[in-house]
Amino acid sequence: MPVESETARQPLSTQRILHAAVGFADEHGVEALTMRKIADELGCGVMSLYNHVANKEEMLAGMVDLVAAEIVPPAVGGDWREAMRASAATAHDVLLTHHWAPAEWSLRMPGPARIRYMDALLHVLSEAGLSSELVYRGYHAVTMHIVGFTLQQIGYRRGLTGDLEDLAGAFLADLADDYPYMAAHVHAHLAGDGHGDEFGFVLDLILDGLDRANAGS
Amino acid sequence: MPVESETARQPLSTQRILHAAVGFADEHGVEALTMRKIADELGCGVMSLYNHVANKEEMLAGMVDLVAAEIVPPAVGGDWREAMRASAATAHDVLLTHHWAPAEWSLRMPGPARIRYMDALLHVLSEAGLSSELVYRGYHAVTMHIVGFTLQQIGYRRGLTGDLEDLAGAFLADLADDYPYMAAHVHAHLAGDGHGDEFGFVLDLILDGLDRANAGS
DNA sequence: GTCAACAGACGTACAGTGTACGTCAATCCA
DNA sequence: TGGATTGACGTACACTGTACGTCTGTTGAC
Repeated sequence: MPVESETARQPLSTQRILHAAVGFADEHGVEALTMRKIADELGCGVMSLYNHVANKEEMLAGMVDLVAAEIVPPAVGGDWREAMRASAATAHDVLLTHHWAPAEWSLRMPGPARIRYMDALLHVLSEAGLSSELVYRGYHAVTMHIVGFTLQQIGYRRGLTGDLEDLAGAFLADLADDYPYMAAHVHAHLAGDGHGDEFGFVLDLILDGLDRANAGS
Repeated sequence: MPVESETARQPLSTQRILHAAVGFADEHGVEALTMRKIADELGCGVMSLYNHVANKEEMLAGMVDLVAAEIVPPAVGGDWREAMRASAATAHDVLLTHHWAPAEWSLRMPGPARIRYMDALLHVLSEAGLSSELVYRGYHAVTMHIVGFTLQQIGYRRGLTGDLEDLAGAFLADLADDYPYMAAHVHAHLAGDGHGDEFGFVLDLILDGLDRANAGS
């Protein structure tokens, strides 16, 4: 009986592994991600993964690059600030859904998709008429803002698992006297003040600053 | 012989453990940090650590707060922008020397020292005459810049362990044709262009933007 | 001075991790 | 028809965090 091939087990591949791993990290966080768990998810043995992935570190790098590939790069040719804003917004969305990604992003060498994205950002800034120095600095400012701001947002959210009232209430009761400004800030967070695209607000601060610095020189 | 007490083994304490752990992470990175290695460094058994530290996670939180305690908070009363610049510069220095800290920073709830620092930042911004909304947003922008920018710098440095020429050379040879803007950017990095306090440049972009937004409203 | 209570250092043990290595079936090219 | 190659898999090992129990030095009450 050479049969017995139940549903013709589809073969493993780097892409299939990476997709499974990203899905798992989205759901359970990257600290719970284990080679064995990914193997279970794919219905294969652990060591089979190593035929397509050098090691866990490289797999994580591949996962980050898969996320980078989801980001829509900015369009070249039109209003450069609008293009940057639109692309940054998609990056923000993508990094928020893959909430484990920002922490990995900065600590790893960029993969192909991320390099493609970096090149697109630099392309737009270069075509914007900025001085080469401002392109260089503006690129760092914008990318820093995208991942840094998102990272901060995620950290804030993580602190708020469980009952929001309880946690903030206990905090305020304990520390409001000693740290009044901090307490007011927490209050503002809870009240949802200052909302309305905080991400975009800081981005505009940077983009407008670049524009002004360019005009002033 | 009740003697035999070589140099009267000094007792363990949370502070001693935290200092040893920070020193170890500074030297070998936080991914190499192990309870056993810290115990070895302190000349005690592994489980003795758990008399002073609940678990590894809490130890890492304590380490981050020890780093936060090193940062000089901004002075209240004088020129608020100058105060923020000065404090941000010390924060930048501290986070660069403890190169493992920025990645942990955002993902953890703040400890006492960090709360004290946050309160000081908010205090200065509040006294600066900014609207409460701008205090709220400006605080996020500044803190995001401090840890995000440093994180990016550290990631860039890490990619450059080993021969810098080799790595960048290979990269440029492979990708310069497909990604010319990226290649130019790497060239600028290698040439050291655009230096002269990039960190402060972006910070000023933010601070000036806040000032202008406040005046304009 | 004696003894009970306690705090803290330590060893052992266990479940879980990444992955090196060897085996073996299936597939492909001559 | 064969030999070579690929990829899936099991076993094994060093190493992780930490639960649990033990032992020892110190302290406080009488």
